[in-house]
Amino acid sequence: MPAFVFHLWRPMDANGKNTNQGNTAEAPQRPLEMLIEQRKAKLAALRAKGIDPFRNKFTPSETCAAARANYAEGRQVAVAGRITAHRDMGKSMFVDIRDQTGRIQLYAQQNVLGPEQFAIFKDLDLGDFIGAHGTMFITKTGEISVRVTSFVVLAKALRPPPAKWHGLEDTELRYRQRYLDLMANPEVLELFLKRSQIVREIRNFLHARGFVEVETPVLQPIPGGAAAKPFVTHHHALGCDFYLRIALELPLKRLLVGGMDKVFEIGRVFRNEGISRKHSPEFTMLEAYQAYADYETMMELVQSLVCHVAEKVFGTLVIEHKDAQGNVVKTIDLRPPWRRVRYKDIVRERAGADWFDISPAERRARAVALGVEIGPEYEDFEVTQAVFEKLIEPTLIQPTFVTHALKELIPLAKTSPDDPTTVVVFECCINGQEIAPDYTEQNDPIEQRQRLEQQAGGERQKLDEDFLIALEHGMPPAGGMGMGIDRLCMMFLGAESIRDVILFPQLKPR
RNA sequence: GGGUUGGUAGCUCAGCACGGUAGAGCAGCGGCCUUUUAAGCCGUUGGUCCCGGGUUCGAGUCCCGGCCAACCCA
Repeated sequence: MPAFVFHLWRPMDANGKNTNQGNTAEAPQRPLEMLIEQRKAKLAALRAKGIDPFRNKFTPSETCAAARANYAEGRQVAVAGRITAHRDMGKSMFVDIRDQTGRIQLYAQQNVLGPEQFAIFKDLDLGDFIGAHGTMFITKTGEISVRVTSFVVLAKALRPPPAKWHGLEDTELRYRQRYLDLMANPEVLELFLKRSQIVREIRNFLHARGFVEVETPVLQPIPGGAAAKPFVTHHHALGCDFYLRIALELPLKRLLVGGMDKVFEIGRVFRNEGISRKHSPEFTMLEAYQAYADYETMMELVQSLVCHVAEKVFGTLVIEHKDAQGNVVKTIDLRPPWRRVRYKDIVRERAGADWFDISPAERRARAVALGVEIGPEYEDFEVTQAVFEKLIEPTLIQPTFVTHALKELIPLAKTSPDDPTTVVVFECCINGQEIAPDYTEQNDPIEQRQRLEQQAGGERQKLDEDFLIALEHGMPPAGGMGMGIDRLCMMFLGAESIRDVILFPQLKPR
């Protein structure tokens, strides 16, 4: 948006006494500024009449939606909202106002309000907030309406809102000025209200199961719990650098050591990596840990949690995604039990029954033949993982637990007793995305130290010594689960891009 | 990081292949209209055509460079 508005306004506008009709000597040059100037003149005109255009308070008797839902002929109501449309009929006028719950039509008449008040009403602009008292009636076209008997201006809008019919479509403006998106596109507001409900139901579910919710530090001296590039920041008073957390895991495990047996956190994590349709540099994670449980328990937890949210928020376990025309383009059936399949088995299904019997060189060649790009530096397990990520994960639309991943992929999990090349983990895929990697947590401090040292390579200072000392004090066996809340929301809400479920997605600064 | 597409009025978009005075609808402003709802009718204001170079008598349009975004790929 243009940043050119700063140099114009003279003190004469600020005190509101000068109500000249627009032909100011130094009229603004730009059209947007002219629109703003017109609105400022209206604001000054209100003040000249002794009306405060920025009222402190108005007490509606109910929301717009409630007023419509509880219609009764002649019932007195007080409603408030933003003006989103107006239809001027001369000596009467219709306006639509909208609050968070919806819209309602107001009907103002000169012979009811009197000429003076009616003139003020007619001078209201799209985007202004008003509160109105009146009585309910139904117009002859069948619309529930409020016949205004009195009204107050609650806030004057100095800038014009986006077009009422087309809404705001420019994706860049929608992300950079989300408030405009929310006011112009009711379905966007609806989506974010749903997201809020999803998070609330996640909390309700976990609280009902006896989990304790905690908050752990975002600023960490050593980022751990995942393999990802961190953001660095600096603390001036302490004179040291901190990293923004890349996972919630390590502090939560310390709490298991300390005696919190069921614990979870919902929080923002930060990964300094590429941005895409599925990746945001900051995103919201849920992690939950349960002592004396294993990955089987966590599988049940994930399945029950997602089903709980589906039923509470959407009233169904069958989620449909629709296109702009309202046609169902994707159906996700969450009805349990969800499919379970071993990682190696699902790879064999797609890449050949002999996949794990052939040589690493042959695997590499076959992956390329299947159309998967393989970097020259890829380890053997990464070749297999590339096949999984490119060819299998995107096809897992229906909820699927992929269990027993290759050991090299997940250093913080326990080795499977029946196949030492794999670990006791599952990855929950829905909607073609991994939404929850979960496992039986490693609680052997000696093995954990070896794995972490291996992962850290030669860089000694990256080892989270305090975490390892905590484990040496003894951590109960535990199941752990992490869930990407943004991706879960994409699945529920049919969003194609993670930016569409994040209120203020990061864009390059203007 | 690479490719593709896009950036024109406050909003939504034409105009560009083939260079010749910058357009529409909505919003705004003025007028008419006391049950409209994308209200209607009459009139009207409004532009750094993303930025910077180049070609040309002349560039929104052609060429080069840059910025921002979306999508695809890495």
